[in-house]
Amino acid sequence: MTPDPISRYRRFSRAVTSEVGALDHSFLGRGRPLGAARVLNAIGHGRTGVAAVRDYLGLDSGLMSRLLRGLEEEGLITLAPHPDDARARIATLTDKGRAEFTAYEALSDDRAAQALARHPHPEALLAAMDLVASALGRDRITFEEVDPRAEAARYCLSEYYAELGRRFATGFDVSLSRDPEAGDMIAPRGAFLLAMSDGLPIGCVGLKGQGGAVAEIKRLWIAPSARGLGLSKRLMAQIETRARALGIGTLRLDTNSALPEAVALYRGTGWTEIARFNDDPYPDHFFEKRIAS
Amino acid sequence: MTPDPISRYRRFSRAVTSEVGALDHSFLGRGRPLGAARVLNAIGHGRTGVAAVRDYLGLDSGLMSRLLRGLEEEGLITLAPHPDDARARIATLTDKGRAEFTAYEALSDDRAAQALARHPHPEALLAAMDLVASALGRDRITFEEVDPRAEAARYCLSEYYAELGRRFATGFDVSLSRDPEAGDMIAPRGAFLLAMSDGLPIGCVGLKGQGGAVAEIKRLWIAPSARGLGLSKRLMAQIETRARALGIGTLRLDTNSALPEAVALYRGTGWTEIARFNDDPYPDHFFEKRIAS
DNA sequence: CATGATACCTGACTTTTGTCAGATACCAGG
DNA sequence: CCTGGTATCTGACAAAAGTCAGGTATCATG
Repeated sequence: MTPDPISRYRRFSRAVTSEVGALDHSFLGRGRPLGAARVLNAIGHGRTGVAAVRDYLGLDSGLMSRLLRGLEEEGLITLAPHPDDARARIATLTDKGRAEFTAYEALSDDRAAQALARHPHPEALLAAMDLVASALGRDRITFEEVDPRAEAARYCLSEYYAELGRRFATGFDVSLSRDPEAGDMIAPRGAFLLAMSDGLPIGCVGLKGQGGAVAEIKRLWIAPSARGLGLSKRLMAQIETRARALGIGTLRLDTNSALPEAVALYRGTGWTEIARFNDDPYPDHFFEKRIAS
Repeated sequence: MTPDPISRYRRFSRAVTSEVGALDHSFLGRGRPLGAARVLNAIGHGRTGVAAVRDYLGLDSGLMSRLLRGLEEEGLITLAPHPDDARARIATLTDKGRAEFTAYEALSDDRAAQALARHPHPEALLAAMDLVASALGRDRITFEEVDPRAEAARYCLSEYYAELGRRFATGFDVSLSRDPEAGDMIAPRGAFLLAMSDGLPIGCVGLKGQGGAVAEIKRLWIAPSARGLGLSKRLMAQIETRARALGIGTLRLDTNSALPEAVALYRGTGWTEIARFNDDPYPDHFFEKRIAS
């Protein structure tokens, strides 16, 4: 009786196909074939290596080569050998190329702004889009090591704090917690990892070290739209690898029973519960894991 | 600090572009160019008129003609003149064509099923997809007059009853309400309209007549994912036009203050409140509108 | 410094898609 | 039956995209 899941998915797929088609079509308006426009955009978005672009767009190397030459002849990009490997080449936008890239970006941005403006509840629409994007983009999630003071990291942290505030009966005040100094979460003492999905941060985790063989996992957070996809396990695996590379043999962490999914995660991935090892007012569970290789 | 709406929209767009691209690519696996596959699918989905397909896919008439001939030569379709207009032609799938169409459908269905199966909360993902599809597909919404006993109509009605049950403090029992006989909502006495978005019903409204110049509007319902898009106004405008065509001069309806958006809609679109005109236990507001042209 | 692997380029295609100016057959209305 | 309009087809192109077998540097390694 009710539309079945497959039909609903496919309705979504049709709606979205026509949206994608319309955007592609609008790209044609700048007098350049779609292939060339796509390459220019990939370069503008920081995919400067020829191989990276080719891989991203799924192009044959011959075609790619010609498209690049076309853009070069138009004066939009310059190609220079990669400093570390003279076989490879990296593309850079010229001023003219940057202007053209910006124009393409404006086309996309306008479309987005219009779609959002026409909707009565943009925030609801965006939340739905985040969820869909996380679900469809799960295979393209990448991990980046960043400075915890960088903007994307600060965004994750502030969402993390806000969530603790909602989850803890007492609320959450960072200043009462043992907030690590940024330097403790930067190599060589520690690390801070972001999970990025199509350019947006959707999760983070910190490794707080003091130079010794023991370090602490802090600030594990997954965006609500990306929960249930196994991302926390992947983030933890990444940070463990990173910790091992930094010469750390034992990891510790503290958490709170108001975060049952976190407690379950640690119990299920080789962590053993240990006695309290700090006097932070918030945590009530403490874990340890040996990771020496 | 937080990712801005445009970035979020564009992340969604990227995620979805690659999904669409992957599906297109999988279509190539059946040894037929994408254009031909798309035409075959459009025909399989009931777009049998050549002009309808051309319009839907945005193809040039020359290209369309050649693609059709290709499919005909492959033995997948037959082309016959339209019975009412021998200039136009209608395409029909042969058995072989139907088999091929089914194979394409299976590719799409499998992809959908896989994406849903990999997600921890398929229902949440689908709800998000419904919302997005309604938002992006609002320009493609069509209206269809159907038998109120047809499956899509029954789906809308059951959702409508379920919603009344949630909204009314007393719950809602259809059998206590003045449930119109199906014949009252079928021409020439009345009508039943569905709003369809990319093949799925997302709203309905009934016109219940007894053959006289007065008829009643019943069962106005909009799917949650499509609310706020002005669809109720469009549905009402459609049913008024239909009523006028059936020779009806005055419309009446009853509603309940537990449905404030409905009451506001009627107040804002030319309806005047009148005295109770039936003894149905649920309604507490009654409206009338003259529509004679 | 030979050797195989790698990153990209070139040339020579084919296929697919898009475009456009007629041509053909048919329809609707006087 | 003429006339203007409509639906589709045809032919002749052109542009875009994709393919593939070499070719040229360059790298990493023993």
